[in-house]
Amino acid sequence: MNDDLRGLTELDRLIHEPARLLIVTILSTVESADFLFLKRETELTKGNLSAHLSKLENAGYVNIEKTFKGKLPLTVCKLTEAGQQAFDEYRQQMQIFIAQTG
Amino acid sequence: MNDDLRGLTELDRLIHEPARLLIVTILSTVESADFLFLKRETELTKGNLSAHLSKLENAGYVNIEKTFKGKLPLTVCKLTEAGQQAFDEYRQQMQIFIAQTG
DNA sequence: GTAAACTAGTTTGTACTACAAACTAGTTTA
DNA sequence: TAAACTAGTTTGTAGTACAAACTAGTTTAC
Repeated sequence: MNDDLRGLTELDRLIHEPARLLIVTILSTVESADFLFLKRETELTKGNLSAHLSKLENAGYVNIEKTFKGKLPLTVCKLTEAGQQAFDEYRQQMQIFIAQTG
Repeated sequence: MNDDLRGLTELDRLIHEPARLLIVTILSTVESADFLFLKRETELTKGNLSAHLSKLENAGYVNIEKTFKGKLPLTVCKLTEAGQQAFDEYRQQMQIFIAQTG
């Protein structure tokens, strides 16, 4: 078989998960985004979003900084270099998939 | 946000799973394929392949016919109309993702 | 001034899932 | 007739996504 396709089984599952793919895609287009912005954009529940962000943080794909906006907590998320690279790689593999099945 | 991207969270998980995406991709290029052919091509273990095929069968995406090749059992798999359609839809959504993040 | 409602999250519990190992059932070879 | 092989299925385990419940503080209403 086409070896390009077998690469599908090696997709980065951290990025592949739809919710996280959406989060990372959003983060790749902005300098940074706070928790509530991501919640609004993704339409994920708070718990779910929090869990996904933690995973991305543990993987070193996202940097999370906790500060305050006035007196309210504010969580600011940024895609790291590694995160951007993982995302780019994922896109490339998907592009190959699309091209091969065209 | 871009509504096209939010569609990522509605990806057909049955197809999205890398192992099954590979299986379905292979099946979309051939008239039919037997179990061992799929095993060789995907490099999945027998148990894993069997489980994925059952899921695809239950979803109505793949038709599985059990016959014999001489005296040995032979399992022949075919993508159904619904399976082909689900695969096409998945490809389209991924194409949108690629295009939007270009 | 204190109860109720809100902001901004985290932790917990549940149901599902992928995967490999163990098993089934028959066939061929030594 | 035992060992090894073919062609799968079932089972057990570890990991996962998700929502609900919880934490901790802030603002508003009475």
